[in-house]
Amino acid sequence: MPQPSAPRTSLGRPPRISREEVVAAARRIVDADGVNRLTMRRLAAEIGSTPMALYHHVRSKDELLVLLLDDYAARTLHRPELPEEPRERVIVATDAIHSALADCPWIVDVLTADDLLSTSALWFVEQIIDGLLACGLTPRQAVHGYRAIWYYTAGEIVVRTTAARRRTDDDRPTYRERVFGELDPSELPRLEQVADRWASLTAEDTYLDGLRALVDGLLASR
Amino acid sequence: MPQPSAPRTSLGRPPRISREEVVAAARRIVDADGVNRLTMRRLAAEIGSTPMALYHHVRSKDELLVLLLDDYAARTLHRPELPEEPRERVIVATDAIHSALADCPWIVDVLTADDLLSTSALWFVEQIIDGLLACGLTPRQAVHGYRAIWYYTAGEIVVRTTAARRRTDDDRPTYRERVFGELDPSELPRLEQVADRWASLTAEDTYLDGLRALVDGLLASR
DNA sequence: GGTAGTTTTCTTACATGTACAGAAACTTAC
DNA sequence: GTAAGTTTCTGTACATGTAAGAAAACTACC
Repeated sequence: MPQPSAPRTSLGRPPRISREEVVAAARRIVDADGVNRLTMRRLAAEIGSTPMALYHHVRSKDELLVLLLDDYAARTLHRPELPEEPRERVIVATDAIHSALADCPWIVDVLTADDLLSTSALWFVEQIIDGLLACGLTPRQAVHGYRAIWYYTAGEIVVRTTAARRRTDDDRPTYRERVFGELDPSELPRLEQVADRWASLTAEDTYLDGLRALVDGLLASR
Repeated sequence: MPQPSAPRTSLGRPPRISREEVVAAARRIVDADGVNRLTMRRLAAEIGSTPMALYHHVRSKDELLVLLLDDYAARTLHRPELPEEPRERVIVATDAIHSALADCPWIVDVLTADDLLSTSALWFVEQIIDGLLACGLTPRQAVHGYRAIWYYTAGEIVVRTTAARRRTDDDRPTYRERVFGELDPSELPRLEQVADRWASLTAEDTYLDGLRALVDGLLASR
């Protein structure tokens, strides 16, 4: 696969499948049976090919997942009305990305890939950086600010969804539960104090609160 | 493995290996050959056992990695001098955890596990929450604040190390590079404006700046 | 000692991602 | 036509995590 999706030169054996077909078939499998059922063999069967043939169109299963996320973002990430006020624009744009990603908790690993995802997400990045600039940050500060926002957002999704995943396929007491049961009040009085409320407090969705705090802090540092 | 590390009742076939031995052997392999060389078969060979025997002492390879991180934290996470001023105490305690984790970029997946890691990390959590309380937050706000700080910290490490990992085992242009090459200046003027500086700007380590901003924002919301 | 019960270990087997080696199906140059 | 070159596809093979169940090594009770 020296040149994936290269301009068709009509040289060599004509391809029977395309990268787009592969992604589309993968999407069908994921939609129908969940991401766990997506294997290279199943995917090959779905499009009537062999597992290794897929590797001429995607470099690895990981890349396939990135493409899937791309595809997902392109279909579901619609541009919302953004408020005029720049600070609020940053919040709303970020929250839109966060909501879209939180709705598709498969591919958690993928969104750790890099700072920006698909082309369709770029518009949101643009809005975030524009908002930060409009608030008076320098371009340098704005890019760093966007990074911080992305760290926070990606971290929230990754931590939250993997924690949830572990909870479902596991009945034994969590590590957290074990640890909190054996707290030494004299050494860790604050944790002891909140121990019984910990589970319910950390179950609350405070993403937006944290985001607002972060953006406030970023703007205050200008 | 109904009761891992249960109180030895001297009933049943006596174990030839212990969970501690398994973790210690795993550590030896990781230290010597890197985390990629850590396979269940290799680990079994290292302690003169069989792969499946390991599964009576750790539930899965994932859990083994969690235990490895635990072990790592217990050995390297030393309690630093913390400043008196509570806001700065939060910063320093968090930064200590972050530094320790950033130094051990294997097990990225692990640290997404849950909000707190090993018992040795609890002291830091205590300090963070105590600092937030001392700044005037309610217990509820303090726990939420700690969560936000953890999201940001975990996100920074996960995003940064997986991006680095991808860069090393991959020579082809990054997705980011491809995307930034084809920016439409009329639609995405801000990105166009910073495009050439993007790589160097995002390479800078701004973890502490972002952390300070986040903590500032959290405290301002009180 | 024998039988049952319990815990740990071993053997075998399978699903998965993917490396490697060619075969197949084309185009271009002669 | 044939040979060479290029791209795509196929078949085989391997390393890995781990499920399932049999076997082993012990204790407790008779």
